[in-house]
Amino acid sequence: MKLPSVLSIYKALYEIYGSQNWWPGDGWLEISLGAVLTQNTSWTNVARAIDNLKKSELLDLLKLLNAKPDYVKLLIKPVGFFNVKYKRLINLLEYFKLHESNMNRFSVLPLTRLRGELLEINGIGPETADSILLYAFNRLIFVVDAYTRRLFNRLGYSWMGEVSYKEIQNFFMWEIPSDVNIYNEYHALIVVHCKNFCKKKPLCSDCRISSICTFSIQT
DNA sequence: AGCCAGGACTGAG
DNA sequence: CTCAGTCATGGC
Repeated sequence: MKLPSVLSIYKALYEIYGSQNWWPGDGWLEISLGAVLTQNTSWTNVARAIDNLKKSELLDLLKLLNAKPDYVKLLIKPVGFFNVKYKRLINLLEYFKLHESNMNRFSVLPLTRLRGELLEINGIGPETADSILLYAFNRLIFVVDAYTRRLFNRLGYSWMGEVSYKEIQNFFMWEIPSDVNIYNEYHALIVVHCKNFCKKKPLCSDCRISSICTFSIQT
């Protein structure tokens, strides 16, 4: 049986859920902070933390860097892991501070270089780096996450459970047209879909793309 | 009452 | 090099 193509799955999801207009948040700073805070954490908790920072008027590069650590930790407490995440936020902010007078660089420098810089920061892994590049700076890089693996696993791409992040990313970027908007929407659609229908059930019995799921293999 | 969430790092072997 | 353990809160 032939697997549904990566692009046909995108079209099916888009047909059902429509445009998502991600990232939920405004501006490169807020988006980048959210990318770190959401590591292995539900977005509702992240939204609280960001709201706390916003109300305290700390959604600002220098203000956040200069705020008292214990105070910031208190504000981001809802996300869990707040000690390590505080440190990760600071590491990232220090990096941005180095380039604060030339933020345009994030829109023009080669992608591989920027990605390398981000990955050198302690606490910034592949998914967080790519989320920042795609959603904060509109760069052409596809974001892979646990949902992506799980959904495509169930749709028959069983090899995705065993290969590296980069291999999956390369695969998607080969299959999808080089369009930032599509990369943006596709990842968002995968997350939105999986939150609703692809959680614990072995198969998507009541899944809204069940016409596609007829191809799926039990995991 | 557990289990899981839009990961990433560390230390042991 | 791989991989289990760790970080920790809120929702269901």
